[in-house]
Amino acid sequence: MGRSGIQIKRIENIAARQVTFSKRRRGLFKKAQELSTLCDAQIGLIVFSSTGKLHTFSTSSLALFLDSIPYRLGKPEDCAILHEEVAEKNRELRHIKGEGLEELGIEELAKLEKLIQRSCARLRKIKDYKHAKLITGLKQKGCKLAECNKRLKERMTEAAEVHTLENQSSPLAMHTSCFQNNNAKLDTSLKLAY
Amino acid sequence: MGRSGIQIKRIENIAARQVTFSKRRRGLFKKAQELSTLCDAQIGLIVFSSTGKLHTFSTSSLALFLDSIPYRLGKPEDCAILHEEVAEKNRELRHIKGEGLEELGIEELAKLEKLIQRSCARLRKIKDYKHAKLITGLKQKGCKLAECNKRLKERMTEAAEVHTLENQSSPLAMHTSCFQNNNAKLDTSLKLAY
DNA sequence: ATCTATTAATAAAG
DNA sequence: TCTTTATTAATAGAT
Repeated sequence: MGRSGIQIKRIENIAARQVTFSKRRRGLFKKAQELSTLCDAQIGLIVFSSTGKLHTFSTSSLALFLDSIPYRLGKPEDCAILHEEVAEKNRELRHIKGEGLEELGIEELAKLEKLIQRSCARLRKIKDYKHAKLITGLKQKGCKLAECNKRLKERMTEAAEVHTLENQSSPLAMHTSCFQNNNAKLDTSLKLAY
Repeated sequence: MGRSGIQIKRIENIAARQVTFSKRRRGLFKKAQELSTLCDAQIGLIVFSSTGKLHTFSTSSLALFLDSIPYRLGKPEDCAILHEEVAEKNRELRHIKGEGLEELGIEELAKLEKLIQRSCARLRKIKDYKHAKLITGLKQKGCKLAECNKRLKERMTEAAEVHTLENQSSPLAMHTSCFQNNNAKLDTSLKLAY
């Protein structure tokens, strides 16, 4: 990037190197932040400048780990970090589910309530949408079934007529009307229980 | 970058998230490499994908350090389990906060709604309790202040009478009534704005 | 720091 | 996952 495509090799001029360092370090940290946000990734980033200054970036689950670098360049126990993250999530969930609210202040409660209500509204919208879709689908199915029934009924009637012609007697007239009765009872406009 | 300037927020679509992850991870590692080369910086970079896969980049002086991470974080299996747990908690939180609800079925939505409403009810109860407590406290304070004022007023009246007796002249009568007026304006029953 | 001309990164689509 | 392409973002150089 920039006006002249530069070669990636050590910048000899110290001032220029420092300028580039601060610009590119910022860029790198931004990219790291974006990656973690976009892709839900956990990132730890350590940068020592050529003057030996330390810069770090990290997402929560790796924060403790990076923060402790100066002290522990060689100790073998660290699942604790992830355990801590799980614990933190659990705390958040507990509050959001209405447990342990006593320990919160009024302002925190108000914030939480807003969050929950917003969530509730969104949920209802989506539920309504899904219900509506389901209803539409069921109605269409119902229509198809009704049509199908109608066609079947017609065919039956035809068959009955043929039969009547063939037998020259009429007890089938009753059968036909009976069939129609049953059919009328069949409600094809489906209903949903709420 | 790219055809549409995207917002930096969690990508919900899993496939898209993975694609973006691999592209941006590469980009980030390249930037890290360039920074280290151009500016002679020492860099250590750890990236856990949302599926718990570990990627690292490091310059030589930090290589040993980063190479030791898999051991420090415990056995890979264990870590995978914890990562999965964190991911699950995140999913739950997301849903409870009203994000990514599209992926849930109607029954799950109904369950979630119940949960949220129960939580909301509990929250309101506690909020009301806290408000009531605050109100009681404030009222008590108000009463004490009112009493205090009353006592002060009495003392002032006494003092004024003594003064009157001492001076045998009466411009102070006005002062006293003035004082009473001011006092009447002081509303000691405190109010809370909601 | 701030400003732009340029290049590099990358989102979307294949 | 790889490529291609249209666009946006990063940044080199200058002030």
